[in-house]
Amino acid sequence: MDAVFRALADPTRRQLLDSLHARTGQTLNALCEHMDMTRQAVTKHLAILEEANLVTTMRRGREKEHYLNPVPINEIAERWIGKFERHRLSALSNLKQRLEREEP
Amino acid sequence: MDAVFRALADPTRRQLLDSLHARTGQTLNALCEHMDMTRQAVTKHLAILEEANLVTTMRRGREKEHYLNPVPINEIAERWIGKFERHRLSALSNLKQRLEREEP
DNA sequence: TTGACATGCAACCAAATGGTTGCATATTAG
DNA sequence: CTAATATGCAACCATTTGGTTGCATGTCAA
Repeated sequence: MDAVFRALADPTRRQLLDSLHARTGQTLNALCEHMDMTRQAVTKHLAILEEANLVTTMRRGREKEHYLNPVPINEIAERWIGKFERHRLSALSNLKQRLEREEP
Repeated sequence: MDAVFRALADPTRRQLLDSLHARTGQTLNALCEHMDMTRQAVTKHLAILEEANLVTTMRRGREKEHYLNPVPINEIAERWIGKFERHRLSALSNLKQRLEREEP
């Protein structure tokens, strides 16, 4: 889970996920075309996304295809974000009470 | 939005959010007691959480109270994670089709 | 077979990050 | 008032991060 959060922290990597979201199965060179950096830099970002299991790859001959795996994002949504979401309404009412107590 | 993702990337900061989730309005010293680092380090983390608008503060005398703000997390869930969530089922079926095509 | 193409690996570098220590300031309690 | 308490500010440091360049390897096409 930590790897997923860290992977999502970088805008370049989120852009790569977006690109794969638009069209999954893209090759490394295809992904590089939208990016303003060297192929090697993109490779490093993809490695981090793979490490976090957000991207899976498949070698086809001399090309490497990249597929988006949305499962870790979904897990974060359910196990982590959901907790704060469930807390949201009560937090708002607590805030209201606090403000009323603070400024009489 | 980038600030939120970057703020969530660090496990210490997520722990601070957890702590505030359990009990919002904690003072700086109270938050420090659960952490295994100096007060100044915690202050820096809290500043990043404030920057991302995940934590709001209120000065009460010589103390500073920290309140959890779940709104940015909710926005990420809705605007960003939701996109991939909506894509999940179709992605799975695409994967299935691909595997069937790959391994005849 | 050979050259072009797609990717991999490694060394290197600047900047950001996460932490520390030391001291300053402000508020409250006695 | 004064001392203890709560926080703020700044300099400094090691490590990580995000990027580069250079070269190596593997695969396809002519």
